[in-house]
Amino acid sequence: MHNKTTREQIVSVADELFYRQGFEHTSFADIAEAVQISRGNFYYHFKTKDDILDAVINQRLTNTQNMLDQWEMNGETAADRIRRFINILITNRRKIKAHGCPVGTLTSELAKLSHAAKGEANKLFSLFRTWLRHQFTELGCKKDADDLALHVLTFSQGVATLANAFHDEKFMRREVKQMEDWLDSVIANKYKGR
Amino acid sequence: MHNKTTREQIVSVADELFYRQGFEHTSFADIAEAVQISRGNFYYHFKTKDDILDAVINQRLTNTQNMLDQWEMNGETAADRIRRFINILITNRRKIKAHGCPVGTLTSELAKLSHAAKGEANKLFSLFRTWLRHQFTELGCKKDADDLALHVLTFSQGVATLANAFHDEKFMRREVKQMEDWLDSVIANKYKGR
DNA sequence: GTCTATACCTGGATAGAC
DNA sequence: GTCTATCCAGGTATAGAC
Repeated sequence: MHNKTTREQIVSVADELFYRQGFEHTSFADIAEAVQISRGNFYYHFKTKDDILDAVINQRLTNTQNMLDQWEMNGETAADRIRRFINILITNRRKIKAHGCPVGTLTSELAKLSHAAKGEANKLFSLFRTWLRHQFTELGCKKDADDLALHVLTFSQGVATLANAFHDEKFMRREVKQMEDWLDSVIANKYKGR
Repeated sequence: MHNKTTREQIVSVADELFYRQGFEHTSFADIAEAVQISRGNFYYHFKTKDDILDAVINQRLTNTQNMLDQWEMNGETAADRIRRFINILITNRRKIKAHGCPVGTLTSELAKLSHAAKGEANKLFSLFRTWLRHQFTELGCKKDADDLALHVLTFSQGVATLANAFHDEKFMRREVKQMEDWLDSVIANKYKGR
């Protein structure tokens, strides 16, 4: 059961390396070494490097959707689920300090490369945006649910970028705490006709 | 007076291209074409590509410092100066939508490349951080001036990243407005023993 | 499906003429 | 200070044997 196909291994390793080193900076040689296959063998599984990128993005989309679906079924309140999202920053703090946010850094890089797959990568953002909007709607913030969703994403992107620059865990915890307080105030205010 | 030396032209063009295309993705050929010189001519002015990067970062450090010094002398209040910083997002909205924040995207890229110049690029962040801390101290928020400075940077990085992903100007204006309101509340609260 | 060998190109860097 | 010519490493991609 734990035996992945070669193709799956390539995608999984490429996913990790693209995150840690960036897409352009990761060569076939890097991936081949990590998967322990020869360079030539790639082209049986993928025609081009861009095809690998597409596969990586699709895998991330699937995994993210699954995670969000999972959270949806956990019997928590919408507020708890949003808190859970905010706390990804704490859960993944080591990776984020080392490599930033996987979504934000990928879309930024693809934007600079004017890469065709930028739109696909953006769907990762949209996935979170839609899910968060849904949570805020459920919370009763119907009218500006999308604005609030974007606000949460803004916050998490900002924290990830600065955490990566300064490697400061205290900063991360402080900001997350503030964001939780903000969320509480949003919930409190909705009863006063937000 | 408007005649720049070749070296200055190289740095200035490289600065722009590194911002728009990323450091790694920008080749000597790109710069040479823009400056209208031959590739070989580079090496009279710079020994390596990394040397160009250093020069670009130093130029940005100088320009940024000059800008902040300028703001400092304009006879405004500290609150006005912080507002001015926040509003860079509006002033530079077109570039930010197209290419993100020049500081954030450069440090992210250099982090992924494990590039030696990452520390230098981080100084750009530190410049803003120190300056903002100074403004908040002047405002009377002595104790947590640095936290507040980082909070403002976090906000601006988050907005820049999402603006680049979604190309949404309304979103930018909304977030900037919120940040200004937040700043007002910080100023109001400091009298109640912050 | 996986390998080796290799073609081809781009990009950074050097040498030397002018 | 600027040019042309050239070298070399590394990266993507292909061909074809096993």
